[in-house]
Amino acid sequence: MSPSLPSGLLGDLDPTSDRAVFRQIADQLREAIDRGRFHEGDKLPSEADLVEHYGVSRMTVRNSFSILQGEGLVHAEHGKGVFVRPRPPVRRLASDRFARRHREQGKSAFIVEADAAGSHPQVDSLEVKEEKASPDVSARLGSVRRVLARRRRYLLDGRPVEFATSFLPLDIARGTQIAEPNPGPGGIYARLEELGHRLDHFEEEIRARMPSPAEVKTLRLASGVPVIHLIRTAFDTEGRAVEVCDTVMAADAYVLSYQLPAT
Amino acid sequence: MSPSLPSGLLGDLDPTSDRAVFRQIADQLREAIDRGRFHEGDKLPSEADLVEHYGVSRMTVRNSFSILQGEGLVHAEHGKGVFVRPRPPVRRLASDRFARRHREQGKSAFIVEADAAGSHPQVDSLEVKEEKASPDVSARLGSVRRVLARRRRYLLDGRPVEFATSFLPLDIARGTQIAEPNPGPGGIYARLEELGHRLDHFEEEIRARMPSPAEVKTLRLASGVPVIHLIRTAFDTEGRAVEVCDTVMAADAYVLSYQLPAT
DNA sequence: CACGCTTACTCGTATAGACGAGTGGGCAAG
DNA sequence: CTTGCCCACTCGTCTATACGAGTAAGCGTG
Repeated sequence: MSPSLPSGLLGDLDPTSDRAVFRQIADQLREAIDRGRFHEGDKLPSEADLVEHYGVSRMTVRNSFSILQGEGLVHAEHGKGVFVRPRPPVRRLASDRFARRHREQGKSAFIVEADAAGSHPQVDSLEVKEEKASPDVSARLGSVRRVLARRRRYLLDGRPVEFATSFLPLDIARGTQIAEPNPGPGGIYARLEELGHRLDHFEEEIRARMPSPAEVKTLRLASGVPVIHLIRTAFDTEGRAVEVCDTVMAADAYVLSYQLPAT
Repeated sequence: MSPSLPSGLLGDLDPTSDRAVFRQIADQLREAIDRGRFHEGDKLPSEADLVEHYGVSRMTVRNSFSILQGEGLVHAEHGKGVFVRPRPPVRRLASDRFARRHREQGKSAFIVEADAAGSHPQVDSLEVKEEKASPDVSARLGSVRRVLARRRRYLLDGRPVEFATSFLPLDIARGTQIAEPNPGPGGIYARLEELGHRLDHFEEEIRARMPSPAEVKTLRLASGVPVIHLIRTAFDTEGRAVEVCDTVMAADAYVLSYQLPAT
């Protein structure tokens, strides 16, 4: 016998309301969470508990949970229960993160930053290969047909948070250390500058959307978590686009921060 | 009698697969959409059609639709059908949109920009009042207790796309034109500079998340559409934070664009 | 003590049916 | 022709039931 629900924790239904029952239940759960009656990671009452408490059928309760899941408030674990989704630590990305002074010896910015924050960083799924440029990438790089693609996935404390691909024109990158799995100290931007492409500025485009099924898989996203899609183009002092970096981030793990002159 | 489904449009179920039936159906619909068999705004087969085609119960079909809805791919209209969600025109926000040279005479940046793009802009729900600063706003403005809040909602072609609130310290804004519904030509930034607060730089923080029920309502968001939450702080040349602007945008209506020096 | 089984509880998937409500076309009455 | 009603079709909500499968704790056996 599961302990009956503490009375007063959740209210009753209003049969006169024209708000659907499953919405009312979702409202009450949401409010209880917002008011701190349930904390991050807490287990919500089980489906059976709520069926009994409200006197509705199980599908109605499940329907309520699915609303909250869509809002990213809770997540269900098979065999365990439904839990208030904990907010993971966020990674702040500052707009000056690619400034020359931040290019570290050997380690990537991601590793250095995560170490400093006390988390355990990893990079995996590293893949470097030549391929046909997508129409979008080709347009951004100035009508190149084929590109060097560098793919990698970033994890914090075992959790995947970001999947990124850099695209570079073959005439720049082929045969250089950029085409190696390890691009060397300072990363590919340091190599680009050594190759005579002094970096002038970056352009970043930011979108947010729900993830594709493939993105859900690679980033192990809970339902109700959007992704931030960032496309950065690096320009050298000649005005040439020398790299396009396409990044998909778990939105609950990031805050982007930009500093802009008022000019 | 509804026309039977064109054969070949959707495949069959794989009973040997351990992928759930409703996921298989969602997969097939998603693929059909991706391949362009259904275009933006097209009506998908009705629930009854799919029940017949796949030989499953209606709840199973509805389950499939709810997956696609969560992904923001489709939306249901009561009494009409389920449709492929059209991608609305996006508004590009450039990082220099607050440069002095862009301060127009009289009209707000939003209006000017939208007019130029050929869409019909509106601003409503304008509300200007003094209130208690939230802890977050207070911290950003340097421990002020009360603030002037300017709220407004922006619409493009009748569709709400953004809801923004500016917070200003009372000692700066009280009694000035900033406290009036119409802040005058060039907006509140022009007024701030006239009041001796020459703007030095902005800081913008960007998050993405699923909307709260209140945000769904004010922005009339379809399910499966996240919001972009942008918090901008304006600093004057003395280093003082003179305004915090909290903006919630429908993510499917925006692309943010930043230009960064490589330093 | 250690291992494996049982059992109770959890959510996941699927069925079948009922009624409600929004939409739009067709048809009949005026 | 116009108006208004009806009806067919659509999705929305809710019930009741069944079985499957993951989890964890208890219990008995070796």
